[in-house]
Amino acid sequence: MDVGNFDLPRYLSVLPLFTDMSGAELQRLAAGCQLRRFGRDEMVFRVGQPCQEFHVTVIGQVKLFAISPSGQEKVIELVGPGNSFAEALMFTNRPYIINAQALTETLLLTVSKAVVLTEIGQDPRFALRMLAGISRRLHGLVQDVEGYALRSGLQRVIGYLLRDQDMADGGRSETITVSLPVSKATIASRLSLTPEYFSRVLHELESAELIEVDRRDIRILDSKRLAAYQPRA
Amino acid sequence: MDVGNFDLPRYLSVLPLFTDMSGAELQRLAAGCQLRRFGRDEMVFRVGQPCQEFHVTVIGQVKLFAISPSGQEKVIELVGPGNSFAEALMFTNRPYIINAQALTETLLLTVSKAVVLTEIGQDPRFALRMLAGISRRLHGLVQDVEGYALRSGLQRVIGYLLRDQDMADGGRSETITVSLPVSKATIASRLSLTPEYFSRVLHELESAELIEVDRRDIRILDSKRLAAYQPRA
DNA sequence: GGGCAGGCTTGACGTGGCTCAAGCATCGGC
DNA sequence: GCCGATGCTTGAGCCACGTCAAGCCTGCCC
Repeated sequence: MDVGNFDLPRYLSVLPLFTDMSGAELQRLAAGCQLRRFGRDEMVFRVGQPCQEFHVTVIGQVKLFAISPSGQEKVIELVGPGNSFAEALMFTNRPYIINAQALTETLLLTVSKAVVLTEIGQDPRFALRMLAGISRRLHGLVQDVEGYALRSGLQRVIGYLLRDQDMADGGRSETITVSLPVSKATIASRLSLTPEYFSRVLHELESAELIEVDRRDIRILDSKRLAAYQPRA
Repeated sequence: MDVGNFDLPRYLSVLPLFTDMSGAELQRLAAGCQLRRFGRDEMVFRVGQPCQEFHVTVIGQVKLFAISPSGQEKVIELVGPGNSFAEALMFTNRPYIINAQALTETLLLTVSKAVVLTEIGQDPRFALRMLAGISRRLHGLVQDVEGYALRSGLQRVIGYLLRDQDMADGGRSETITVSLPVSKATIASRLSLTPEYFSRVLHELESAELIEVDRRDIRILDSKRLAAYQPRA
C-alpha cells in the first residue's frame, strides 16, 4: 500500500460527493483532508469521542458497530472502498454514537468538518449532494429496519447475497460468485444473526442446490430460484 | 379543528427548521406550503408514489410504516405535532419507500420540494438546518437498529417509557405519567413486538410494582428502578 | 512438518417471543 | 339501554433462532 504520491484532488474528483467541482475547489478540499493508514483491528473512532470530520474508505474495510452493556456487538454497516461514513454526525454537533474499526489493512481519507462547512457556504450544489448522500444512507437504514422486523433470518441472507443483482433480465441461469469481504461472523452480525445460525442457513441453501460455498466465495447457481426460495413446509 | 385563519408564516417560524428566517423568507416558504386535513386512517402517501414535498404534523398523529409481502405491518416511526417527516426522500429523487397514514384527525403542513430547493440555494444556513434535521433522524434510526439487535423486548418497552426522562437528577421517586399517543398495538409494532407480548410485558412491569397501567396512561412509579429492572432469574 | 490460533461448523438443547383462539371491556351509535 | 365494533388481555402451544460446548479445518510460524 504505497501512499507516497497519492493524487488527492484527483481521487476526490472521482467520489460522487465531489463530482463537478472545479480545480480550485478540489484544492481547497484537499487541504482539509488527510490520508491515514490503519492496521487490522485498529479503531478509527469510538462512541463518545467528539466528531470533527467524516471519512472515506479508500482501500480496505471498515466496520461500524455498537456494543451492548453486556459486551455483545452488533455490526451496523460495513464500508468498503469508495464509500464514506459518519457524514451525518458532523451536522448534529454530538459525539460519535457508534464505533468504527478497520477490519483489514485500511487506507482512510478523512475530511475535516470545517472544509465541508465552508464548501456548503460557497456552493449550494455541494449542500444538495451532501443531503442526497445522507438521505441515501437513511434510506438504507430504513430498509434494514424493515428487514429485521419483517423478514426471517433466511430471507435476510438471501437478500444479502442478491443485493447487487437487478433481477430484471432473464439471465437467471448464469452463476455469479459473491465474495464475502469480511469474516462470516461479521456478516452474520451485520444481518443480526449468530455465526452458528448463519452457517446453518448457508448449508440449507447449499443442500437446496441454490448456492455453493467455498470458504468466502459463494457461487449463486440460480438467482431467480434463490430469490423465490422458501423452506419446505 | 378550525383552520380558517391559520397564521402560516407564524407557525413556520416556530419550527426548528425555520427559525431565524426573515419575514420575506417566511412569506416565500408559506407560498409553497399547503395545509391539509386528514381523517382517521386516511393515507397521506404510499410506497411507490413520487415524492415532491415533505410534511409537518401540526395536529394529530401520523404513522410511518412498511408492509411485508405477506401483509404484515411494521411501524417505523410515529410523528406527532411539531415534527416533520419524509424530508430525506426529497433529496434522493426516488418514490416514497414507506407508507404514511393519519391515525387520528390530523392537520398536516405540506412543504413543496421546489420551495425548499430554492431556499437552500438562497441560504446556506437553511441547508445546514436541513442537514441537521436529517442527520438527527438518521441518528434515531441507528439507535433503533441497536435496540432491535441488542435489547430484549422488555428492555425496549422500558426504553420507550423512559425516552423523555433525563435520569440525571435524583428525583427518582416522583411518579410521572406517560400517555400513549396511539393504540397499544401500534406502539407494539413500533417496538417490533406483537400486541400480545407487549401486553404481557406491561403486566410483568406492573406486577413488579414499577408501573401502573390505566388504559393508555402509564404511571411510572420509580424511574430509577424501572431503568435498572431485569426479570427474576 | 508440527503445532497452535483463528475461523468455521456441528450437535444437543433451551427459550424469548410469536401464533392461534377465546374471552372481556369500553365506547359510540341508534 | 342495547349492540356491535374496536381494542385489549389471556392461555396454551410452538418454532425460529440462540446458547453452549466440542470438534475440525486451514493456514502460518518456527
